[in-house]
Amino acid sequence: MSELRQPAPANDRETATHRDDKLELRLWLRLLTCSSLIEQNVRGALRLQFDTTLPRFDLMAQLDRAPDGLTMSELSARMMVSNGNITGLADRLVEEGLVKRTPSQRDRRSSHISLTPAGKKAFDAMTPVHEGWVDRMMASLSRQDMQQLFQLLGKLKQSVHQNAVDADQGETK
Amino acid sequence: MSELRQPAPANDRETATHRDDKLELRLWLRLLTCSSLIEQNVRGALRLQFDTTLPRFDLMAQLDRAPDGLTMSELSARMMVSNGNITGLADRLVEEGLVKRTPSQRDRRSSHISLTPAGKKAFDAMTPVHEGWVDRMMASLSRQDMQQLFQLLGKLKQSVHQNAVDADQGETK
DNA sequence: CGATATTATTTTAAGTATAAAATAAATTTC
DNA sequence: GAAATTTATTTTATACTTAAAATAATATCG
Repeated sequence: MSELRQPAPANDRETATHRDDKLELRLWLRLLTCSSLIEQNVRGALRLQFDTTLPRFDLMAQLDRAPDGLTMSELSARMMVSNGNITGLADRLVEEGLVKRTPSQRDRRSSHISLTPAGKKAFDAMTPVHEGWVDRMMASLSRQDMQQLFQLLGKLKQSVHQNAVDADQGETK
Repeated sequence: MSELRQPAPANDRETATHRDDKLELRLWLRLLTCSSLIEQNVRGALRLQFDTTLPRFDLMAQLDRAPDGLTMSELSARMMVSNGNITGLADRLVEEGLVKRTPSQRDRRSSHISLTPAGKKAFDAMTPVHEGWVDRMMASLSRQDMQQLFQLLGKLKQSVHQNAVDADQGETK
């Protein structure tokens, strides 16, 4: 049917945006599109090649970077998901033997979560492949593009932090 | 306790990245951070001010931009979520009277989804406020930053489309 | 025409996610 | 040092999400 396959014409969120739409809105939609695109690719690849999921991988990645383990709250903050979410995720990973809980000595409310040897091994097998996927998806960008994009996203991140409309906003008293 | 509140030191995905980590990976993590940040702000604000959710709002926004309505498949493509997802979302919105299904004349498998008058009215009330949130979150970016960011994200989007490792990849035969 | 393939959507099962309430252990305050 | 507050986590209820299977209608092809 298709000898030379053209990249399918994108038919995403931006499809129906107009030139006169506000730049901020178009920027947000495009950002979301990029994020979703990458996320779905990684998700699918993780499932196919390693029979795991993005949240599981993400949690393990956080632990891999924290040699001493992390508490539930720290995981929640870094992964930017609710605390209740971490409970369930960690439960499943503990069940699979990839992660373990160590009750904290100083604070009986909390525990440190860390990778088991099996978890570390599993993660080490995945991470270079994962990096390859990401590299590949960005392969059409020049080094300079990436650096510039990284820097601009840094500005955006700061801007959102500063101007966010979250619960903490408002009266400083 | 806090007289002058400093923006909380971010403690997100990037917290534990190292200078020697690959640029591609750091870029992806920062992109995800920005996307999550904005998403959570919008989500929270939608709940507080309009007692609705981001997926509901997103679906209605797609319909608002498509005067003739959209099929389930089109919605699925534009929102970049699974088709099964749309079924449930649309069901709930129909239940709330914000959206209606019109069976297609030409194809008895499909139907066109569109906003009801009540849905249109509800959306029109939300959209300027929503735009305000987005504007505000990006307020620290200059016009030029935004344009540059928009353009670079365009390149990224194309790169992901071209180099993605999705099911469609591989043998053309 | 009739078998086969494709397309649109729904259903299913499991996992992921949230907000809010509950629990329990620290910390602060008086 | 006991009461009030804060903090860490879990539980609950509900919503969202996916992949895969099922259903049903259309399109294709011999």
